[in-house]
Amino acid sequence: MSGQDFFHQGDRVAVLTAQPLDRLLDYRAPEGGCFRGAYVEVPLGPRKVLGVIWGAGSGNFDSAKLRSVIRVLDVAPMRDEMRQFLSKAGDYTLTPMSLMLRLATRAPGLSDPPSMRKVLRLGEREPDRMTPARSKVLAVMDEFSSMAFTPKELADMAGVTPSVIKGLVGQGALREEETPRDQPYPVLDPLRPGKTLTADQATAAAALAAGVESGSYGTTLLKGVTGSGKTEVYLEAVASCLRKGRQALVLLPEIALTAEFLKRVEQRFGATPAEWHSGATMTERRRVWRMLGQGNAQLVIGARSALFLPFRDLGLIIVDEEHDSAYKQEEGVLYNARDMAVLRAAMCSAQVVLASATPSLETWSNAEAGKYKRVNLTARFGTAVLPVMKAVDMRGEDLAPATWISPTLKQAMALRMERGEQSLLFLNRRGFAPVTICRACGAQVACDNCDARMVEHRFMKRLMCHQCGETKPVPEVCPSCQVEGKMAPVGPGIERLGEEAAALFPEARIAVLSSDLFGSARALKARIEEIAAGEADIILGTQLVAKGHNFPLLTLVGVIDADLGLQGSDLRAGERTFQLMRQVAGRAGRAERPGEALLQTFQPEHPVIRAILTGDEEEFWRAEAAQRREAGVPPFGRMAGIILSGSDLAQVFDLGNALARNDGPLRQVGAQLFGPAPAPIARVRGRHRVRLLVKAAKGVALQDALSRWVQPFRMKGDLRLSIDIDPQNFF
DNA sequence: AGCACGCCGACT
DNA sequence: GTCGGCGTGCTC
Repeated sequence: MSGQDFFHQGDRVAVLTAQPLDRLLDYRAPEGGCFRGAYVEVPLGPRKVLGVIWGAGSGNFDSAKLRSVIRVLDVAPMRDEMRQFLSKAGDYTLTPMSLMLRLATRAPGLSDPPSMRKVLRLGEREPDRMTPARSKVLAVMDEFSSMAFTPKELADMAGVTPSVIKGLVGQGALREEETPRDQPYPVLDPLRPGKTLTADQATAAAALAAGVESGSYGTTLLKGVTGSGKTEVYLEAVASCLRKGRQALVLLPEIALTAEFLKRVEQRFGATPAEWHSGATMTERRRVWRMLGQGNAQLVIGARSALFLPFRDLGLIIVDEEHDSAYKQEEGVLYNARDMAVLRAAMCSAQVVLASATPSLETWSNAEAGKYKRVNLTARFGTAVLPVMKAVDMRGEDLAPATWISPTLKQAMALRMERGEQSLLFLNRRGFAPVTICRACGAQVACDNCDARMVEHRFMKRLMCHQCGETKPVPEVCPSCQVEGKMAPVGPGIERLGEEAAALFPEARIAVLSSDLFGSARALKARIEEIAAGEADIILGTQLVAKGHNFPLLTLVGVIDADLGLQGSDLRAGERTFQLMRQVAGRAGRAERPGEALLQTFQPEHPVIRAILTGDEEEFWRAEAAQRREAGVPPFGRMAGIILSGSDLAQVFDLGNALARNDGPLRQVGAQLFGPAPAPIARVRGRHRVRLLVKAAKGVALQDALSRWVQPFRMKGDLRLSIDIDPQNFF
């Protein structure tokens, strides 16, 4: 490591704070000195703020005005590896370091002293009189000899009242002791036997374990179809990592998946690991953060922000369902957790496993180019076979108006009803109807704040904007032409499909799975478990059902609109459709029964639909890659989106035009600029949004050119500019 | 981010 | 005269 590591009292130190200052501030090292990386409290104006000792001070600030660091906080210092990661991630995403530090300190009470709690231990003396209640308490203490309980825990476990405990403490039979509130996580045992692996799985697991054993950086694509045992395989890599004494991180795209996953980890390693996601309580967050730094947590199951946790010795990162768009953070710091996982691993000599049945084209081509290793899992568990996939050509189907289930699909569903098996209909549209139109004048109901059309949600008898969450009643009178009673729902949503299915199969038990029908992830999970146990005949689902749930009785999947996502000029539409259908289709026949997947489409000849039906994945990726290489778009070229926003549309466009006129730094590197144009969502929460798009060749120093380009522009009033490197949504 | 400073319009 | 609007600028 270059540079100085320890600073004596009074030395100049540079401190990074979480204040949006965009530069380091010089302070004097506190009494007792401090190490680089130490978390500190520093005075800033009238306030005290959190900071990190980043290195030696720059010296270009009047030393007479220099103030002193108040104190070093009692938490594990930030490691060099983490400082480098934050710097590089900040450089890549063009995010100020203060914001990066915020990401890394998203735990409460970092500046509090470690809080204590009272626990009880067995005292030296016997109670002078033994009672049944007292002996129960002592029996519990005996059974868990090494554990320390709070008075309340002990009373509950022994089934006695707190007064019994108090009595024992008074007699000296129990001793009160202060211990830190945040306890280490239970130790995971990587030596416990895992599930028996097939030959194929064992080979894959060994390849991943070899990477972990090397103790160096490496990324591996673990490709395996649904049901091929990906999880078992990568849990073996986790086991290798834990055996080496290093920490591991498993990233999941959705919180809803963590509960089920924690169970599997507990089965494998005999204890529950740490959990990190937006639903975690403050207490849990603090515990995870502190214990990781101390090395008292071995494994974290988390959402993308877990990448910024203070691991002491991170040896392995699993990115499960690596293609999932949820890994792209679309607000605040714009980053892709998949890419940041690779960066973080490179900084700390860890291995990355990118697991997916349908990898992103980026990952696929990195593997193809030899940048990533690739491990394939082909054999499916048990005797089940891949589902039979067929297109239902909607041009030849006879459908009544305002219905979406074709006779062919209906017939297949009827067969499942007869056999007592389950059918799943997939439609990626929440609500009852995506559009509400006036049949007198043709006007569509749009959100007052955003430009998005409002979606009818019949279960709450209101229209809702999926952009800002605003709701309003379904209007009786057309807001545009004032004619009464002509407002009509147009197009299918998942709720409406539910009504159609109920009409076709009045006797069927129908379950609708849509994120907005469930108040909590817990409620959703409970419902999914019921369904898996056979509590429904027909399941209707949005995106949710494509995320790794296992329904053993399911033998038919019907994709209502396979063309959704094929239209439009979205660069990744083909890829997304392919992944989604593959994943949904993989659901059918997961257990012993053979499955069938029917894709309703108006364009059965489309290459994407054909690739899905033929099942030749490699062919799909090769064709898609060729197309993108030709167009010079990611991953064969670089792109960045610039979103300008503000309450005054003219002002926002003026800024966009000014940026477009002064694009010298971009032209210097041969980058192309498109726009300004209204952003895909042109108005969000009353703010107008305008977008510019930059396209450059692969080797170009894009970030540098971008910052030189936007740097001279001052943001007046409520104007905001944000840069999205590698945007997911274009045009 | 906060918070002070400062320069213009409508009140006691 | 001064109270307060929020634009601009500073914090080691």
